[in-house]
Amino acid sequence: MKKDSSSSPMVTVHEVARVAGVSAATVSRFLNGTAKVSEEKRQAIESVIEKLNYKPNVLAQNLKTGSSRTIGVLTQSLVSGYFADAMAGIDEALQGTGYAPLIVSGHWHADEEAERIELLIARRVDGLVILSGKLKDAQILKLSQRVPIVAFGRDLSAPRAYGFCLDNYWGACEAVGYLIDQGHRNIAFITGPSDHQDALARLAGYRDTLAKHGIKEQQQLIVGGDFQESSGLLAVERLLESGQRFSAIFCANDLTAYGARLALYRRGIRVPEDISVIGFDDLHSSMYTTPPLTTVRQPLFDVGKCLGRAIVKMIGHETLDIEVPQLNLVVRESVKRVD
Amino acid sequence: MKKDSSSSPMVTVHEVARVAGVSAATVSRFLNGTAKVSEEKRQAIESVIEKLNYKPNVLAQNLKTGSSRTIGVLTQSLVSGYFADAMAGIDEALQGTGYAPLIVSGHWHADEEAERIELLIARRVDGLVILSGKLKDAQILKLSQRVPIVAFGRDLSAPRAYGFCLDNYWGACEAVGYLIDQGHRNIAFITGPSDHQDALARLAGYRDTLAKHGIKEQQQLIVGGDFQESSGLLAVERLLESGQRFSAIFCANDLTAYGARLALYRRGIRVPEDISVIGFDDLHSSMYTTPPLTTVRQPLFDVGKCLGRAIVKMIGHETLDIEVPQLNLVVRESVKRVD
DNA sequence: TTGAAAGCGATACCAT
DNA sequence: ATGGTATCGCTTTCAA
Repeated sequence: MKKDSSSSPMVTVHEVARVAGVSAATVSRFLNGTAKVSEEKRQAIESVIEKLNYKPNVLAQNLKTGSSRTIGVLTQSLVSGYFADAMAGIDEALQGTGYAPLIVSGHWHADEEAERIELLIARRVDGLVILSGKLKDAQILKLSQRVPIVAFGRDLSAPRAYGFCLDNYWGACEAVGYLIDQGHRNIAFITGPSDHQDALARLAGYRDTLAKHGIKEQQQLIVGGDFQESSGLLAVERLLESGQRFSAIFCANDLTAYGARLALYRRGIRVPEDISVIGFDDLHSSMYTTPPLTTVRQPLFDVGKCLGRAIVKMIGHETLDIEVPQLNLVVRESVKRVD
Repeated sequence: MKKDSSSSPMVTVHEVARVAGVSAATVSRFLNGTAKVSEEKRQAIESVIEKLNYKPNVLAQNLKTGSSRTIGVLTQSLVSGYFADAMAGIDEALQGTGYAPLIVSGHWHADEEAERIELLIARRVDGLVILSGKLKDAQILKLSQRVPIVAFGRDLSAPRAYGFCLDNYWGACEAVGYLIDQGHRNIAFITGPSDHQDALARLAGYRDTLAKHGIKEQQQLIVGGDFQESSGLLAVERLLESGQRFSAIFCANDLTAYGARLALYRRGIRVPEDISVIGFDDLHSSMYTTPPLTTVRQPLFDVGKCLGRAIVKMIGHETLDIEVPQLNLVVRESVKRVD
């Protein structure tokens, strides 16, 4: 093995032990508080550690303990504000626990996710946090035999696999309910990907809320999107071309709303004077769109904190006392009351 | 030591060797291609590995080789679209190299940065990528004695520390030059933090370009900001209250431009009909603001790829053939020609 | 080409 | 309370 190429000559427990006149075991015990060490030796060890500037070799600890003190985090995108919030939450939860996050992205592709997870497991992560994705629950359950898992965007409750969702259905009901409260009757909906659980829940919320208020659903007012801005833009163009009347658009997420808003702008249609727009997610930037976007807030940072804390507890065999964060409607300026 | 708690009984090189009827050394050699292995044994080993589903223990490899095959990445924010792009680039560059990124955030705070870096070094990262931040070049140079470093946002060129900047001065000149081309003479500037290198360069570019075109700089048209949306909003309000005339605003970054745009919107001032706005960065969302933002693009993803490739080469003692990505003006719809 | 054996640096068991 | 020693799983001399 190559010696450390840096300047300091790599001091080990044995070296510390030798200089302090004790055994390596004692040094280790002192370091980990595994057993009592006499005051006398404690001081000796402490001062030698100080003098030699000793730092335990994490790699050796890892091998010996069989743990890397690392949490694998599987996200779906490194550049999405949505996931970024959750990762920040995880990061915060992990601070001071001795665990560091190892982040990989699956890009919404089951095969890639599986591959990245194998990589994470090969690196001996002590736990796994999975943010959404396309893996089957069954796969995750299976994976959880090899490593404890906490997931977001799926309901799981096995010994070593726990997962929760936010109530997207409820959120969509709130959004549409609010629109109806404001006097809207002809409400368009731009959907998310049809294979996306949350997108489906939002669609269902839209439909049910309409029905609940005795408003007949109009097939032409529901147009397909994919959670990206471009699809919102396209959708509005189609909506406009269809000649259907509508006074409000519920967008399956904020990104879609941005695109929709731009399409409206291009046609000289004012928001909210002519048409109201409501989104879902509450990305940071939604506070600064023109007009600021009324939307359903997903507390992703809190979700991340929850997940981070949960995986640490699961690893420590503590009981998970999860309090699932709640969605809530944030009213800004993109919806106008009509009569 | 606890044995692996999962189902599979943890197969080692020795196990493979025993079953294949060879020595552990040979198995290792085969795995790493360190030396020639006879065809016969190669096959035997291969099939045993397959049958036993053997996976090398990375932790043991790490200890033995003294390397964690990990790259530490110090960012300043986990939720910034700006840094996220760079991290995605790094991630892409690292794919297939066997290195995984360990990401930490310094939150623009020198002490925190230093602390996080110590953490990274304690975890025996093989290299470090530093994204901006407030550390002194001297500190980085010193750190580079312990671990090779590649940095963005500073000019460095030591054996084990390389860093580059994008030409923010040039970018600002482009932006202001464009505004002047479009007939603007009274151009306001909302600055970035005064202790931020890039912000200063952009200010200098603004000033020099004005001067170059014989336009007298008006002190009241330069107002302080901090790269956040809220500061753009505030700045515009101050600008408006000052009673100064101006037909365009150059914002030190896109976030600031978002805030500025909202302030204008609130006052019923149209963009670009009444006032033109230009930003800096070209965040993803700038394509979908209303109107889409004209701005100076920072190719952060490419920067990230550059950095990722560079650190890998530096670790492998290869020569770094960096081609620093270029800024460029992207013209959209937030600037109008005036006469 | 191949094998035996010596570590890498820390931890933990077993004595004392 | 403390020390000796085996061990974690792999890589890599050194000999053959």
